[in-house]
Amino acid sequence: MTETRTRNRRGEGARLRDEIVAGAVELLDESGDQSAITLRSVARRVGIAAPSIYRHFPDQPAIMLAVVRQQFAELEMVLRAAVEAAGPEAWQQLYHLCDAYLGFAEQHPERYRVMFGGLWKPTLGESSVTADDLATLGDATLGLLADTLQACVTAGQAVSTDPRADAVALWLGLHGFAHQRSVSAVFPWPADIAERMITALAHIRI
Amino acid sequence: MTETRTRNRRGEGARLRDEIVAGAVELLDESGDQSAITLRSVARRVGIAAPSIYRHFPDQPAIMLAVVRQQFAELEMVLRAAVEAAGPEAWQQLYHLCDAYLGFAEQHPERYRVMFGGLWKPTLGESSVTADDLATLGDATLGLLADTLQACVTAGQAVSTDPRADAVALWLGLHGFAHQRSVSAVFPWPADIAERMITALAHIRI
DNA sequence: TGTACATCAGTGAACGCGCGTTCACTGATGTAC
DNA sequence: TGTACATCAGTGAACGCGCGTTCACTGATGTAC
Repeated sequence: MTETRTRNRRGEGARLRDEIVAGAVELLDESGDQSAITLRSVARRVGIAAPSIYRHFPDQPAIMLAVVRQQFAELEMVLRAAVEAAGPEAWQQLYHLCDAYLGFAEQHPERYRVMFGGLWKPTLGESSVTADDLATLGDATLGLLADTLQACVTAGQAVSTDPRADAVALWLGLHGFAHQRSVSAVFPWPADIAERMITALAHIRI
Repeated sequence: MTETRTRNRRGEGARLRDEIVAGAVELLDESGDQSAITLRSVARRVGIAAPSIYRHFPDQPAIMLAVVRQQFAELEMVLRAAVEAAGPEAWQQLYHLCDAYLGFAEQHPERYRVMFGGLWKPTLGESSVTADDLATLGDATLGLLADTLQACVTAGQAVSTDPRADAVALWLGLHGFAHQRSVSAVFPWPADIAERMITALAHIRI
């Protein structure tokens, strides 16, 4: 990738932005470590001079934010596809959704850690990234889960006096599993751990 | 803390080791960011020259490992104390234990993130820290939880066909909540979220 | 009791490195006349 | 149709910084004789 690069034509300079984000994700996947995403390392990977990045991002944290945003969009797509690919019953959709969530985290542990690790919070005051940028990131995911669980309750396949709260509890459970697995490969997972957690937290009755 | 420091007497040089770890924890608490713990920043905080650290730690990751080890020991103490302070019923002990776990994470979010964030895995090959050093860190915590849940089952206060697996599921749920709260203050937690998760995952029947 | 000496705790200066960011610039390309 | 020019995409050199680590050292202190 350090090969010769032909510069973008006039008016298409914005393409480089996508290349920068893609390069950052590659570095993350390869190293498993968010600290591998530096402004200079990304520039090297993409094959441009370091200052060229400033045409597209105000500072280094802005690159991280773009990476995380892109990954949340990707996750949302994966989850929507999973719900649509599931059987007609609400409980089937819920299990499919949860499986897809856990699958994403298993396939991309580095990305999952960066998305949910809260790694770049403390720099808030000093960078172009604001608290608002971060606050809403996972909303779509949680919303999808809440809707699907609500459908299960409506269909009489799950019991809940407070589906919204149970959706949060279910997500937190999924997150605990997904996160711990993204961090430690050696943990002694029971084989049915995912189903065990989902059934309990969603109060499935089928 | 940058004041004058009287050097330790002969034979008591090992004291500095504790000061170094304590200084590192202070820096972590104040900054909320593990990257604030550098060899040089710790030396500055403790009031010694940077090279002095090498008498006590082979390299920088070794300081992090010492911090994490100390915090896991601290957590274990807190949890044991909670079980002992609880009422006589097994289910009371379980709720107390879980509350103490969540309380530790809430009071020390930065420490919790460093303990469980898996932040310094990738450096493994290059530092003095080995995989073995990391693998067993949380075992005592999980063991305590498993024993307490088993007691609930034995007492007929929880139902489980596989208490060991349910203990893992319960811990993962607690971890998901503890971790997410350590990362994001703005998340819309339902008020009873902890009890909701514990009751569901431990299959409490009282 | 006095003193030489080994040991121990900690230092000061220096190294090379990669980082984020700035600055003035270059050269291709589309557009207005 | 030809050409001057503004715009755009990207560069090269340089900056100051904090980092981890090395090296040879200093000076206090306990101990052996």
